[in-house]
Amino acid sequence: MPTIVRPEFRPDPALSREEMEALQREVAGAATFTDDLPFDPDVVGLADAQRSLGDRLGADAAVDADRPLVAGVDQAFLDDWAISAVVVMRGGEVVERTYAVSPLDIPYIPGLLSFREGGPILDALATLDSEPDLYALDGSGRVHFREAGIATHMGVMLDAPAVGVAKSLLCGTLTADPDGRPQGWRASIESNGCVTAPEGTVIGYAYQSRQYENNPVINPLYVSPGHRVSAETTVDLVASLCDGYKLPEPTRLADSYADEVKREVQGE
DNA sequence: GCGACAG
DNA sequence: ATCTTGTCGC
Repeated sequence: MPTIVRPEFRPDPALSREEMEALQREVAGAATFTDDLPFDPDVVGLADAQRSLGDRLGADAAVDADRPLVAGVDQAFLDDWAISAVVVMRGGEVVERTYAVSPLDIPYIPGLLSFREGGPILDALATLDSEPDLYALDGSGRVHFREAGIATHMGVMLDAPAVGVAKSLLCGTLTADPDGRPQGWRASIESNGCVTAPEGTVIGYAYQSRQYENNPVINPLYVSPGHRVSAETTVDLVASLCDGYKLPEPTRLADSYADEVKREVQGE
């Protein structure tokens, strides 16, 4: 099971809004937005069996075992309960998946998402056997008013590399219009007046992970560093984790697993 | 005061 | 996030 290296940052719903924001500033202060990965970011993608023959021939057979364990985390909600699912993958294969059902204490407040969902996520991670090398969280990381989105908060608590994958933009300025871009397109997101980072700092990327030739138009993903990873590597990692769908595989599978568990919980 | 706001 | 069927197309 993953070790909580910084338990003092555990989201406490009893804190006042001001105290939550103060804690986020501490979390941001402990975060690292540069590459500090204990693995090769170029080998997180698909398993050998799913790659082209050319790629396989050029690959070192030992590479497979060295691949990082990537954990995708996502949640489904039912009344005041959160169903947090975690799917751990190595290459293109699922290694483990778990979930937890936890009570929700505070409502959703933009900027304070990790205080609503962080505890439930930690509950699910506590049921894990493996120790992921990288976490993909649903939501923002550095693209946050105080540079402490849920990916940063969780990453810092675990002191593990973490990336945030959001479906809409919380704050920051897009350096290009994202509408109708082709698959693979990316553009940086810079900090502006509502983000604590110096104006103009690249705090994330808009990334078009999926696009059809014509309509319907698919919106891009908004990815940002959570902890121990740069904005550039964050997009590269997300790009190699996407496999024909809009979301990274670990996230997509965690998403459907959470829904599956939710249906079971409903029927009881 | 006004606007904007992950899931 | 959630409430929700079928349907058009790669």
